[in-house]
Amino acid sequence: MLELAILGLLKQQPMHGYQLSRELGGSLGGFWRVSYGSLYPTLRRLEREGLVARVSDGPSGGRRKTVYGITEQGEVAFLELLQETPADTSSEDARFRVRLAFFRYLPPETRIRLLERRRGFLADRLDAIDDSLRSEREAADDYALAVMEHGRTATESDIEWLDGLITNERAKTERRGLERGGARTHRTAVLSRKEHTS
Amino acid sequence: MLELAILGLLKQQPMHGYQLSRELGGSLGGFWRVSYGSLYPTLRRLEREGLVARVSDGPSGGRRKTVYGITEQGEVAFLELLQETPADTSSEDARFRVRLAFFRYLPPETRIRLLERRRGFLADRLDAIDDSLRSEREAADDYALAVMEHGRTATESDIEWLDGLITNERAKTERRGLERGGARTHRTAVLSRKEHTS
DNA sequence: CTGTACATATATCGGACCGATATATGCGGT
DNA sequence: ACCGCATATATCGGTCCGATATATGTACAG
Repeated sequence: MLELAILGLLKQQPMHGYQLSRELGGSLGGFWRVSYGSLYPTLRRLEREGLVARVSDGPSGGRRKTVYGITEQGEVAFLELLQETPADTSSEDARFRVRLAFFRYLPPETRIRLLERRRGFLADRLDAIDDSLRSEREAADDYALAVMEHGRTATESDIEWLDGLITNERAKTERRGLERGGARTHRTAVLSRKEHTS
Repeated sequence: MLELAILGLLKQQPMHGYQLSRELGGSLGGFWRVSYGSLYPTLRRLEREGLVARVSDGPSGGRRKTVYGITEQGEVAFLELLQETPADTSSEDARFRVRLAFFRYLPPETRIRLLERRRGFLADRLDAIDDSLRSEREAADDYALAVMEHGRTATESDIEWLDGLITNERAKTERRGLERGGARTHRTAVLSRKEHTS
């Protein structure tokens, strides 16, 4: 996730570590505050791997400031990271937010594909919550129940939000099609439970 | 967080590791799937620290099954963990869900205090998002903007949900007061930005 | 009865990211 | 001249993760 965020920001313009942390704090402020304990080691690792490169060092005397820029290799890796489904589902929500923030770098079809994959993920979560609600409705106390029910509501409204984004993206694609003179129609199944893995 | 969850579940009844993982998967299913790589080492650590104790081991031959129960010490630690504000703000949302699921073990006043602390946390997040929106409204593209705006909406609706829980809890407290013959009124400030740390 | 697929149960591994903290330098105010 | 704060980089121990290994019980098809 951090790797994706770093490459995405450096793609816009070269920066040093501290600057990266402020940029991230800005756009994802309330949701993800990157730790220096992750940032600087990761930057060095990315340099070692050739995905970023030093653009300028600070002066030999006085305050140092290591500015990094993205490399050709880094650009490739960035686009891969942007599309991949990572193993770590624990911080999947945060990861999706980061991915979405860089969606402008993806072609419309890929955007729709990723939005639908996310929709499938949330649909699965909704089913899992419903299963729990069915089986534990009686046993659970007020607060444990409130947790589940709020989770359900929040997930549902997230799905609706995603549907809006998908509709919007399709509309844009459609318009682009018309402008080119073609009146092609689109048939793309909206994935539901368990289908998004196929 | 895991420590809190384990102690809370063992407080209800003794269990072995695998059983704990299923229980957790049930109530917080879509949001937190505990990893064995955390669970078993943590169980052993808690045993070492005397917060849990083996209730029964499996047979010497055949399949083993190590059932743990909570100790007196563990009960104390549990109530502390339930109320403490941990350093880790990164997974604060998940942590609050876990805490809330065990709210029945706290007295009403403490519940209200924790709900208001959470409210303050979310109010701060909302302010952070608003700051970002103000300063980056122009620069940001559609999707980066959508991330922030959706974050804002979701945070707002979380706050409203919390307000409902707080109102509810106060009403219950009030009723209890009346039943005891006293008609005491409550004056408790709802914390807003930056005040929750004081 | 025998295979065999699946749930149960415990354990270990490397890795990602965290918060706290240390250590400097530059800068605005007093 | 001094202080406090933002800037800038670095390292530490710790939590939790997913993948994987290794068994045992159990249901069920051939």
